[in-house]
Amino acid sequence: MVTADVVLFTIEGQKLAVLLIKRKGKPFQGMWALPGGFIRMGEELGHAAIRELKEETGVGSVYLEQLYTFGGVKRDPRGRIVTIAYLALAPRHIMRLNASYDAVDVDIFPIDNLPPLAFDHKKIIEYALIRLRNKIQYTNVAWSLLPSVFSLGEIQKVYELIWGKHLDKRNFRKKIISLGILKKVSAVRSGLRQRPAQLFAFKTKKYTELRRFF
Amino acid sequence: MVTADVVLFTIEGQKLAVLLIKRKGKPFQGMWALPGGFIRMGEELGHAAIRELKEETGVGSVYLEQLYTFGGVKRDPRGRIVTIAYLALAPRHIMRLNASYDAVDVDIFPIDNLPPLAFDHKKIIEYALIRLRNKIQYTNVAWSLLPSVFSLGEIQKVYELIWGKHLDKRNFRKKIISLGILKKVSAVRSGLRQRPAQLFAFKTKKYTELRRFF
DNA sequence: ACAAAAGTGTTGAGAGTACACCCATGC
DNA sequence: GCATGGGTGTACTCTCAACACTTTTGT
Repeated sequence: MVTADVVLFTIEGQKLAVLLIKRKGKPFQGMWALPGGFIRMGEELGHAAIRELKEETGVGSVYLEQLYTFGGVKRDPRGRIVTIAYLALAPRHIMRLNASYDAVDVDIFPIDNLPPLAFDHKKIIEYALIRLRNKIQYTNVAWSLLPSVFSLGEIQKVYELIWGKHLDKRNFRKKIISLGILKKVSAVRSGLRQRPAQLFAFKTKKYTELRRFF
Repeated sequence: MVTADVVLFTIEGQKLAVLLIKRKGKPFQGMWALPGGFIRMGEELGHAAIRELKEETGVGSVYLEQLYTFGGVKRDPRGRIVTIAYLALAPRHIMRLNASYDAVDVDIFPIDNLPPLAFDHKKIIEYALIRLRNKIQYTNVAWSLLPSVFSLGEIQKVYELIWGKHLDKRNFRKKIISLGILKKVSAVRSGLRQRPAQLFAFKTKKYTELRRFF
């Protein structure tokens, strides 16, 4: 028996947050858990992950990568169930939360304030967070958490939330610009009672790895 | 149906090499493949990998890490079989090759001269190689390929074989020593017709990650 | 005028890279 | 004496980290 579970990170309310569902079925009925389910016959592994996400969020194209396979003999009281965990990233505004047939509720929780979780899902989320913190050092995946245009302040905030620490503004800007993966767009963000910010977009949203990123 | 397959790298004949078995059973009978097999009920995933390795090499304690889970619908002609691939490392001299009940032969092949392989095992080996090349940059796993004492020339050779390129001797020595993970042993390697080499051992063989290694 | 985020350069320290010669031994 | 790998230091470049003030807007 093989399942796919997905750790979908997003940014909400100035926090790094994760999507959870409240389980309708047993075991752990009524408890919060990662979205996931059995892989169907003839279904590609990654497709099962996307299918589960789409049921809960309406979103079908997000950044997705295989994280790790958890197969501890005792992780599921029903018996030996192996789960292939996926890491997903999406900007908050494209999601429409909607409890599907296997959930009574869906919500997004900041990672520093998670409810009690079913199975070994807490461990899976911790593992995903480590992967994310490393991955944004040498790839451009953090773009998956941002809208298509954004200010330098906003992208810096994403890094700060993921690493949980403050970064120097001048050094951050120097580095992110020297990478050559951003382009200015002609618009600025104004209307706030502060100096308008130059907006940027990524030259490409294709996944790229870079030698020593941050 | 879930299997575990193992990519065991070692150094043999001044080459980076991988352990393969010649399959006794169908499908791909008589073809070379990675050692592996079905995970038993109630068996931990990593244990299945070690069990398979032990059958073929007699070696039970080697460096082992989960690599990736391959589940392409068409990867096995018998039907949907998901395999959890493992990366293993061991020094050549501790292995005693011995074809077990599911193999008619066992051998070690240099990675630049592999025979045709069953299933998607070529892809799995390529994936493992990428992981290994990255991993030795920021961890001490390369120690798993060396005997317990070795000269600086020998450890440099391991890095060169894995990366497939020559490294500067002085810079390599400076760095590896500055990491502070090696200790001199009192012995030297002599008896060759050349200047005797100071031998070293690792202070610890415990897996450790280091910020920017090489 | 004030609050709030945007924007901008320099300096010092440490790491990385390139590079060439002598040493100890066995045959 | 020669072949073989062992052993050693310096100079340059580049990257990283620390650090503070002015600008533009809305209220």
